Amino acid sequence: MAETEAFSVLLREGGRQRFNEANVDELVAAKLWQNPCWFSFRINFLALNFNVPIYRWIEKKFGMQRAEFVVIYALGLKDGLTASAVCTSSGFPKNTISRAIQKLLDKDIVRREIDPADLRSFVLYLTDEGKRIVDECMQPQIEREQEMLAGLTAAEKLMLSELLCKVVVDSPNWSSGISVEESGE
Amino acid sequence: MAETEAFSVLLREGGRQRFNEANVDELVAAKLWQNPCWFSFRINFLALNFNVPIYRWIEKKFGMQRAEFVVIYALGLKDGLTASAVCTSSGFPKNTISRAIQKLLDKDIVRREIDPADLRSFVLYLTDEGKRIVDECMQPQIEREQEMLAGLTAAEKLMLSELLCKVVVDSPNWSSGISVEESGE
DNA sequence: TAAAGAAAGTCCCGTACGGAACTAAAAAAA
DNA sequence: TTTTTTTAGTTCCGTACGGGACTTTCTTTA
Repeated sequence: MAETEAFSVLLREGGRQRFNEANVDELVAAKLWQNPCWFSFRINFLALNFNVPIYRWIEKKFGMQRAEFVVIYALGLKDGLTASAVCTSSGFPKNTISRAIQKLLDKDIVRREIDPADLRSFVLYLTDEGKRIVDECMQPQIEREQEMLAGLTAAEKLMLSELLCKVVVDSPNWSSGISVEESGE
Repeated sequence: MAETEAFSVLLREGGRQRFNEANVDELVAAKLWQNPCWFSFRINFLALNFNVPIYRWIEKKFGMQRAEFVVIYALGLKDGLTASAVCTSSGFPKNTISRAIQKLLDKDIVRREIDPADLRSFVLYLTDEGKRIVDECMQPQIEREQEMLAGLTAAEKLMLSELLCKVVVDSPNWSSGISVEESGE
């Protein structure tokens, strides 16, 4: 189950020799190469570096909070969703999503109808204004992504996409909580 | 600069054929495979699925906030850091980090000394208690990581580590803000 | 020198966030 | 059928968070 010590060192080194360490911030270097959690650091670093400028821009440009964007982003990919569907796919708690939807309704970015098949839930749709906004938000994201990946060759990008995809697809097999005993102090 | 349409489709497809789509949530599938931002979705999904259970556990077990853990995690890898070093490597704003450090000082998890070379800044150290806590926090993280990566072969993990590493190392070349014109509405 | 600019941390303040309790509807059990 | 249990979504409330102003020290320029 657990990897050998030697292999886990190999993993976190991640081909260190090939890189020019000179440009890397000292602490970032430590987090990259002296870190038992190689994966989570890399992932979190990249997510943060993607998200911070993007959400700052969206906030400035459209006055939308992160949760609000998460909703319309989901609707942009698949219209006619329900609030709880957005929750499960995004990982945000339902009260946060609920509040976000209220704001989007007020601003006429999203519209909703009662699901006749289930009177508890609403089906959500983007308004024309909403579609316009989603479109306008995607462009800088695409550019940011390309900028971040500019150091990779085409083949490497493809490889990376596949590997990450494989991990995501495996997610239903993960435990939702944490394996350690619950009875904390 | 921009990729061809055909290649960008290839990228976001990410070897879709090879996966059993049946188990994947419908909306997750859309975000994986009908998404112009293949990279940011994968990264964010994985970061979220790693962070949420981990930080919930740390909060329950030690009553520590995310920013507090970020500080001691950094100190665990490299003792004797300054607050601003933690900021730049973690991406958190300095007031958040400052507040976190105050709490850690109160709880005697971290100790600090004035840097004689620069009277504005403090050098931070983990106390023995602090070291104990960091250690105890790493174990579940390592396990969570291994669980999330269990679907990959050893060779794939190695490949993934290298590719992500290469992207992180390239980060000094990214623009800090966003390339789109600032003059928003 | 002195004066202007940048950098390290702290503080204030408004707000967005998430846990938990709540309502209403649907599903499951009796 | 009625009763219990789950599920969808909202509301309440305390708190953690980040922007921005502030103090102090260091650095730069004149």
